[in-house]
Amino acid sequence: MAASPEETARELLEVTPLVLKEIRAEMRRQTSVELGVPQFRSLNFVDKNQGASLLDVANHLGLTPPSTSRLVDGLLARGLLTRQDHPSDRRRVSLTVTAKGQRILEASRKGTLTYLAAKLEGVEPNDRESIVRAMKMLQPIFANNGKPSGAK
Amino acid sequence: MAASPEETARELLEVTPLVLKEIRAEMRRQTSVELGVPQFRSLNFVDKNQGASLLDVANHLGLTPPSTSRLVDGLLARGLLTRQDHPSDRRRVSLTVTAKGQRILEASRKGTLTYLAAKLEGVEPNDRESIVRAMKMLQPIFANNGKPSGAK
DNA sequence: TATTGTTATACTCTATAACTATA
DNA sequence: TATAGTTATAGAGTATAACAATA
Repeated sequence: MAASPEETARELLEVTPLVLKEIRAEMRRQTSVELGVPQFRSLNFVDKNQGASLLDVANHLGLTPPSTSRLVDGLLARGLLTRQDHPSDRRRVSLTVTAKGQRILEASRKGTLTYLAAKLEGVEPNDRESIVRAMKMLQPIFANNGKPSGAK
Repeated sequence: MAASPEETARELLEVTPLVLKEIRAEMRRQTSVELGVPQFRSLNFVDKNQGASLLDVANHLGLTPPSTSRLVDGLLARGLLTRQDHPSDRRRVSLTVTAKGQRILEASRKGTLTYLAAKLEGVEPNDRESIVRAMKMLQPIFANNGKPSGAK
């Protein structure tokens, strides 16, 4: 069977907010951790890209530089990231995840995955595979190509 | 092939935020319309459930009553909703979408769907069908069961 | 001049706590 | 007492505009 782009779009518009709302709620429910989704994503990106610049993070998340600066401020204030001068270009900033940041990131990831996995346990394995395949198709389509979401 | 609950969870956690970010950005980009995602969802719900109470909306969106009250305030202030006394129970409130609200809702929906559909045009029809099926599996799992997302 | 980042400001989204009014 | 809703307050997330520092 086939589906039109419009029908597919309709489904995404209906279902995606439901899923993200659960993810967000579960992250905030982890009271010992308390990472919001964008905080989690920033931390995760810097963890995999040690020494990333602010604009690297902004581009990855699809946020404007000021928004990203604020986001990073919060993570710095909580001791989850450090911000150092970039060795060769003094305009730039070099971000790294602290040991505490890694602990928190891991705890948040594990808690959220456990919660989601529990909700998916009742789904047939084949159907789970379909979900995985669908996500893998969507990922490159919606991954950030460098422009902040409000770009002209 | 089969996928574990954990792997499925990992994919959802990675991809869902990307999709929702695009939806949100596109909605805000419609400068003549300017509905955020929760505003869109509220308006959409009341449109299909004329006379809904505040708690009906809150339960559907998975928000607390104060959050919903604020959200509705904004839509009232912009003339997209009306709030009247419920005929038989004077504690309750009866929400309806105005003509302007319906116009805005329709414009926002159409714009967002068109945008998403364009992004999905390059996907194989069969793959789109897979995405639709995945969304239909996820929907009941993540649909609101009446509790606000931060419930104890 | 162009790039990197921050500050100032403002708005939406969301929660908890405390309250009012009605049932 | 229980239910429906609002107000007060606070914090995260996001944007645009204006700016400073470096290249």
